[in-house]
Amino acid sequence: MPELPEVQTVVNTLQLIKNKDIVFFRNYWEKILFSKNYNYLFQTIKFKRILSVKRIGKYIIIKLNNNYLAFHLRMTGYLYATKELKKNKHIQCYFKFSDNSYLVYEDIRKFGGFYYLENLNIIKKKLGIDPYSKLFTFQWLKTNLNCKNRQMKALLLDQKFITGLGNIYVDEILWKSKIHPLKKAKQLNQTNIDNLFNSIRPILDESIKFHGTTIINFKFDNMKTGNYRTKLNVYGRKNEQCNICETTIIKIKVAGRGTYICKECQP
DNA sequence: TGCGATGTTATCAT
DNA sequence: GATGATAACATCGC
Repeated sequence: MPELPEVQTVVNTLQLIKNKDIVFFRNYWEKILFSKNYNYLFQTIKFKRILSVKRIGKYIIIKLNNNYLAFHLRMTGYLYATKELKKNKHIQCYFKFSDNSYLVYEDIRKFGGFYYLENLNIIKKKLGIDPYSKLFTFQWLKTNLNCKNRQMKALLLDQKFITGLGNIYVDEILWKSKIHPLKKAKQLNQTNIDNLFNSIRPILDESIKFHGTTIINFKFDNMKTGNYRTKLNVYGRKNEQCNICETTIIKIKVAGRGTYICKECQP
């Protein structure tokens, strides 16, 4: 579920684990550790202190002294801090702190997990520009769209291009920009690019304000859910009316993903 | 009951 | 490089 606004929401609520000391790590599912260095993890995790919690792309970066935990929630990951460990069959691992509180990772589909790293090179290598980066400008967007002969939907989903967007926000952004998802990047005109640039951050901003979008599973901070769902204009609104022109919204398949569009607004 | 779909990404084939 | 299929897994709805 989690795209940039959801990950940012989780990061915001996890600030309270700063300065806590890890005393114990327990895992229930081997593949939870992407970096596959369990021995090193078990040997060194004890007495690591949490220095900061930040977001890079859709990764939650927890900085420890001399190390990083880089979590990715994939489809159904749920990372939260809690005072008591409640039994749940979807708990994949947890960290216990010296004050007897916990950082717990649940994941229904078990696609998510984390890296235990000495630096963030392998994470950064996977990712393109962040929409909130100072380098993300209209000119950057224009230059990098002009040279790409890819479908807009596939391009915006590509984390190596712009990082943080996923299926929900790409559909919302393309709708607001009045761009058809199958349109090729290099074929966009000035107005298209203008609209696109002026849609991306405002949509993400607004969603972060509402704590992200919960369709089914997204949760943060002890079972809270995101409220941006009520603000969605196309995603999940098949057979409903477009909020601008009242045309019926249809669902098609683009880049292998369910895609919602208004045929009238997105020629 | 069975099948397709679900917010993600890595990998492999073409 | 781009594109498409597949796999990782559990659940839900038609």
